[in-house]
Amino acid sequence: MKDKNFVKEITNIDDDFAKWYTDIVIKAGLADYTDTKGCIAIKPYGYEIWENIQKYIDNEFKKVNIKNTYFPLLIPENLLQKEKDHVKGFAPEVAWVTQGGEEKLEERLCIRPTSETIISTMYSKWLNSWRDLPFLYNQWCNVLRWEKETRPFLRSREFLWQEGHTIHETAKEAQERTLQMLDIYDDVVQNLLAIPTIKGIKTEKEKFAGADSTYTIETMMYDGKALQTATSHYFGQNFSIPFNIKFKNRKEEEEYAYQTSWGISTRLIGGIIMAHGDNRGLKIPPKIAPIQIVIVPIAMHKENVKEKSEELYNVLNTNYRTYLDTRDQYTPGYKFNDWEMKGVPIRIEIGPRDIENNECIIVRRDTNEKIVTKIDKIVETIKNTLEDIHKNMYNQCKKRLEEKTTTAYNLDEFINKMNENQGFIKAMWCGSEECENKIKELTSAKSRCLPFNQEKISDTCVCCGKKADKLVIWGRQY
RNA sequence: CGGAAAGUAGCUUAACUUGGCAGAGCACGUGGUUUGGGACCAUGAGGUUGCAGGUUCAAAUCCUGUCUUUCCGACCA
Repeated sequence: MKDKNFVKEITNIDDDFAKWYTDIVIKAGLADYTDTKGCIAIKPYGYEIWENIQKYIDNEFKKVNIKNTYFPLLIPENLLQKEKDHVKGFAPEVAWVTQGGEEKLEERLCIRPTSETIISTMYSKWLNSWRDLPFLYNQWCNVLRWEKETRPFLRSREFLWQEGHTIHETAKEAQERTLQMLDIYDDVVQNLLAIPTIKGIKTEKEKFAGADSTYTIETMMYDGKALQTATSHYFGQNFSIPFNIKFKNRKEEEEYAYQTSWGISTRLIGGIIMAHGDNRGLKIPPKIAPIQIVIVPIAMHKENVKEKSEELYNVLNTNYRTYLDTRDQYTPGYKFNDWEMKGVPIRIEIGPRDIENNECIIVRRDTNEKIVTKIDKIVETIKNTLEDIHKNMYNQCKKRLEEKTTTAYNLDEFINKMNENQGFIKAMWCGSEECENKIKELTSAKSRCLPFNQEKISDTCVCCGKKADKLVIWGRQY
């Protein structure tokens, strides 16, 4: 009897995590495959999650003076060529427009994989004096990267994101901004998505193409693999020199501006699925859930069930995103399973028995716990329960992160632990790219970051045994 | 881009080996009975078997090509 029916619809999470993931995306109604290879259609239920994330972040940006802008989808080829590392990094996955109507173009146009180049060009046009600085601009848009292998939300060719681009008078100011934006992302991931994070800086090998330094928010998914949820880059003058973004400084000299960029994408939705989901389906963190509370009336035609559930709906919907499921063609049992798969944090059951006692039943998606509640106490109970669900979801992930993070002191130990635990490994690193490459070859794990929270767990590199003073978090990644 | 597998109704699939009217379950429409963990009865609709070509009297079935999806690697957010 148990779970038989779930298995029928969703692959077991421990049998085949990848299949489970795509099952959830489709069956929970987040997105669907389209006739355009590698590109998904995001359905209302999925898009609403994105909108809720967007609303929150956009508001956070505005608090720190970021303005929204919009730049072209198409970028002339010569702009892309200006920063060497950048073009090298992105060239393999850029799509080109070569023809307009019947006419072949003299210069190819690239469909933006990211907008540093076109934005830098405009910045160079707009900047004259130190008095103009800083430029603190963001855009919400789509980008295209010609991925070979694609997965909904995690790696689609076209995806939605925001990309912030700032230029500053001094290196210090730009660096501070890079970290300030990273902190905003950290807050979003922890306090909105209920996923614990590791903040850190990428190694030279892993940093963004063209960046001076790349900072990252790393998270761990159900299967122990890493997902980079956000990045923030400090460019120094790497783009401002080739793109000629210069200004007259306070000493009346020409100086190139100091630049940053930072972004999060719809990949976060993939992160939510993989960080929180279980065999019943999706679990959406309360703060971004399109539906926070679903009310399922039982035996709707009886007595005054319909009226009472409508009353309840009206009370709750003023403060929470609430849905009253009056669908007549489904039994309550069907609806319970349906909403659990869709990950709604709280379900309220209300039927004749409850109404008689002036009660209803609150069911938590995270624990499946049923709480009998007096109807006049409902608002307070809901408030506390939603807060508790967020905390509990966060703690569940935190527990996993801690359990699946181990330490290694030599290469054999590293390999064994990576194969056994499928999680993160904390280990000292000498700083050489050869060691990163070797570890990757042997374990397919990469350096996630040098965490801000550095500890000295030994004096020697886990790979080569030479002197090492950097702690690195390693893991396999999405 | 390398390795593997799969495409038949919205979904899961049968028929393919050995060529001969493409069948079922779920989902869906309609009418009714139901409703506290995936209800039931009746009835109805739904197919260019991924696409293109070839072999054949005849192709879902055999052959060739192609596209797509999934999985494992490499690459990336």
